[in-house]
Amino acid sequence: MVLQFWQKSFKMKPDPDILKILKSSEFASGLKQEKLIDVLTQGRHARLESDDILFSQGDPAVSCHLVLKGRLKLTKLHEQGREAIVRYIDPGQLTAAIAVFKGSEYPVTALAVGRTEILSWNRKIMVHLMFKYPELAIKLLEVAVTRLDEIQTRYLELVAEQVDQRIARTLLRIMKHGGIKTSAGIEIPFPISRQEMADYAGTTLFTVSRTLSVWEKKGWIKSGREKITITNVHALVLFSEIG
Amino acid sequence: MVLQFWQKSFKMKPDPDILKILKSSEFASGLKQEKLIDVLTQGRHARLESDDILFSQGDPAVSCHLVLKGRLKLTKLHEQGREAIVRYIDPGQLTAAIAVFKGSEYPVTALAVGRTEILSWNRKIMVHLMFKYPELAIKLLEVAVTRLDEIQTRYLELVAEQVDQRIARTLLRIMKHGGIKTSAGIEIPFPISRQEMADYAGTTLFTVSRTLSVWEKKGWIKSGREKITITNVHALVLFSEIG
DNA sequence: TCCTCTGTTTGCGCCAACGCAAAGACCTGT
DNA sequence: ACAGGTCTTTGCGTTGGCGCAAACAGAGGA
Repeated sequence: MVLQFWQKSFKMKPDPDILKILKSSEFASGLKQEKLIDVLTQGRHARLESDDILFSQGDPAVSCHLVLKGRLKLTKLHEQGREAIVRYIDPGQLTAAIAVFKGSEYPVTALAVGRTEILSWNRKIMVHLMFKYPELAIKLLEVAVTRLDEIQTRYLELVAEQVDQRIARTLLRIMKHGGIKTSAGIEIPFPISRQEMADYAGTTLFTVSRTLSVWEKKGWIKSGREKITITNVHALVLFSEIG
Repeated sequence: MVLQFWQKSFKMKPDPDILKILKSSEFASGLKQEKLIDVLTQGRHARLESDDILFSQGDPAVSCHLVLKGRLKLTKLHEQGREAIVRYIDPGQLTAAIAVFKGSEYPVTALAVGRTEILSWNRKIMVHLMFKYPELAIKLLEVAVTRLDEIQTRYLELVAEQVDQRIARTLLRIMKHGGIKTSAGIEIPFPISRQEMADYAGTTLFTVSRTLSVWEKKGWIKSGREKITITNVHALVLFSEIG
């Protein structure tokens, strides 16, 4: 059924991965097939190269976006230089719901991690669709509330936990988002630097490096240049919870 | 017009303060009068004494709430003891939109600061209303997105700024929420302890105390037991921005 | 008025985490 | 194979902010 959307929309062979993503995404669930297709058909498809910037913090927020393939990294910049990674947006996930509201600005910057495909709706279309299908608005609300819960949890972690515990959580989060199982353990399939880990965990590149070194000696992980494989998930999980 | 709701709903003399709040609230704006009244009429009115707990972190989320009078303090507890103040909910503001989604739990605890009046809707009613008035769902989405932006900003501050700068921001935030102008400066009209300030700023009672002492010597504030008056807003604002 | 309870201040010691610098590892293009 | 760039590691010194303890100060009740 979603196939219909694909054919109508792109007039090319559907990518089976994307079809699967769409069907199981946070976005699609709760919308009846025909409605979903209507919604999807009105989105604009786009491809991004790695490191392309989809939108920048402070830009007028005009469109919200659904990731079909690849990944978006959302970062927020502080005047005093420091940058924080707010979250990654994985395939099937939606971002920038703020674009629905007139006069708003993107509060973060979105950058493609690897080649990325997205579907975008501008405000007018999205508002129209939400009036047509209230369940769509409710779905967006659900997404926003989920994001809210996540960041509140991380806020609390930042306040309550030690760096190494937070680094463990960060690593596990990245793993959950995109990790793939290999014979050696669970591997992060996209390049991630110490600096990025630091920006995600709210610490510095040095501290991350030191911490990962220790874990490598303990045999919990194997790491190289912008590459991490978790070899003892259990130990890491335990550590992330108990500290 | 909102008066109609009041009379129908409570069969008593409307509180002019509450009427004013309702009309100018984030919640009411964007809803046509008749629709607003319909929505309000279906809420359940309740009064809370100071320190009453409206809901607790982990409880099944059954209702969302609009504050009419008083204030709610939302806190989130970490297993390892520490507590963070997530935000205050002021008159006219809505909270716990999460209750709209089946099977979810409150991610925070809500406690009344002073005598507080609220209007509550359970899930079934709220979902029904959102289908009836899609603009209501969109309004809730706007609220959620606003909250999201706020906490992301505070998250970044926590990562990027020094304690005293964060304490300044905290003080200013509390001031903006409920501060009242007096001859001596702007006063926080509800009791707030050093511990609470610390939980809000993500630090400890001691650090807050030391910092406030310094500012008092500088003449920026005057403070007593659970009481703060800001006498030099400008200096504080500057400090909160530059550090 | 005094006593108690709860919140606040301040001195002191400490350490987790930062910041810098310099060396090392790895990757890419020529 | 080498050069130049980028990312990572590690040692070392520094320090912001924490934690404890003890003294202090209002506020309310008996």
